[in-house]
Amino acid sequence: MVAAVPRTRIQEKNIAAILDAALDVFSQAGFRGATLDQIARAAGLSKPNLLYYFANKKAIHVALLSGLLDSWLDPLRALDGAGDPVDEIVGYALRKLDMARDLPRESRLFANEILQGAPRILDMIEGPLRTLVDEKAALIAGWASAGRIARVDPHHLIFSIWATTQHYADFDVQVRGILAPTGDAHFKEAGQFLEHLYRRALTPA
Amino acid sequence: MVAAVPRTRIQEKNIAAILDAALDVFSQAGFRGATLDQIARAAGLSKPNLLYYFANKKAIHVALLSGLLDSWLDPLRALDGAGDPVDEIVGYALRKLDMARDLPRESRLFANEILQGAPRILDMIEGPLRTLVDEKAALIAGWASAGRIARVDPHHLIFSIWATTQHYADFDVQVRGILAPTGDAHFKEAGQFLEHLYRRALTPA
DNA sequence: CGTGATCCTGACCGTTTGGTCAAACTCTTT
DNA sequence: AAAGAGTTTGACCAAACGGTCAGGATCACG
Repeated sequence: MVAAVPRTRIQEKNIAAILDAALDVFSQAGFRGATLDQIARAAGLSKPNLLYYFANKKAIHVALLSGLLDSWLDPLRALDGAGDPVDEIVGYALRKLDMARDLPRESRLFANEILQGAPRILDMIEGPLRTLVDEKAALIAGWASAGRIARVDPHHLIFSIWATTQHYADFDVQVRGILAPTGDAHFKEAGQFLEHLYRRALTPA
Repeated sequence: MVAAVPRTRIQEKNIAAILDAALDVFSQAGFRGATLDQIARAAGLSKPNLLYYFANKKAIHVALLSGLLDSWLDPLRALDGAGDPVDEIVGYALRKLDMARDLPRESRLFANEILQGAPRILDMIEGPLRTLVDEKAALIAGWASAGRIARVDPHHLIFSIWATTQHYADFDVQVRGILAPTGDAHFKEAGQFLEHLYRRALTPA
């Protein structure tokens, strides 16, 4: 009933199973396309039992989204003023690419949510996300005015990194339909391309 | 009943209204999230009347997708061996960005479809789309071996152009949540950034 | 003007879906 | 072992949904 903070072993186990199952189903079908029966079956529970742990479908979705946004932004938080600016940004892109490879469900969950107009996380976008992005954009802008990287719009640089990396998770079907790769082989090529792209574009003239 | 090729003025008008309404609804809610009532209301028709023109929900979706894929790929088809290679590719990216600005519904319709695993256009992806992409990738590869652009993986270059441009349509809500732009102002900045990005990355060393 | 083709509608139907509920089962604690 | 908290289930419900159908309205055309 509470579902926020598990209090018993059974709750802990079942809530984890539900969230994992829901991540599967929501990321494949979107919120509207997912059904409670699907999630319950994937979690190995009956539908009423699932609704014993979460008040309703929306609550599961919200729990997933808010729990995930944090970890999703970790690589951006790690962008630091310490190292070489170009290496920092290239490294960020490559870390995001690793996430697209290793956590495609999470990427697709967010993509679905944003596509539908982000009804459940718009406040997070306009709040914490925007704050973090503005902060890192200022860092990048500083590098640019110091001549340590090329003069580029920091916000659009960040957008382009998000777009190019998440593309490999969100549009996986298309990428595979065109490249017909075996397994994850194409992620290595993608990494080399992105390294070239951002290193070349950012290295000061 | 036929719906493929309109034969009367009324058919022409109503089918156009249905497809336009369906583009609205499908692009906002995805296939599963869209309802026939929504589409019918948006088209100014009753549901049975809508189903007089299209056999079922799927038929509307398919009609939209197959009718759109062609025009969607026009900019890529226009990529030609004639002009300066860097200008050609930069121009392609900017044309795609214009499309993201002017035809966001179409972009989101495809994004939704691909996200759900492209159940209705997978054959088109693995067929005509793949053929076209391979053809243009070969053209770009030729430029690279001739030293007219930097050595980059052509397929991943194309993917990155798709990703960076369609991002502004598909993730519009997020972009606006962070930039809080007035109208389309940010598309100009995005164009300048992308021009820099691809020109720098592709100009031979 | 009449007639056949086309167009449109209200009423209806079966299924799916999110969600409820009372009752039963199980686990922990004393 | 008793009791109470915590867990699970089958049966059920109302709403939403995709789709059907018989009949009526309207249009194009000889």
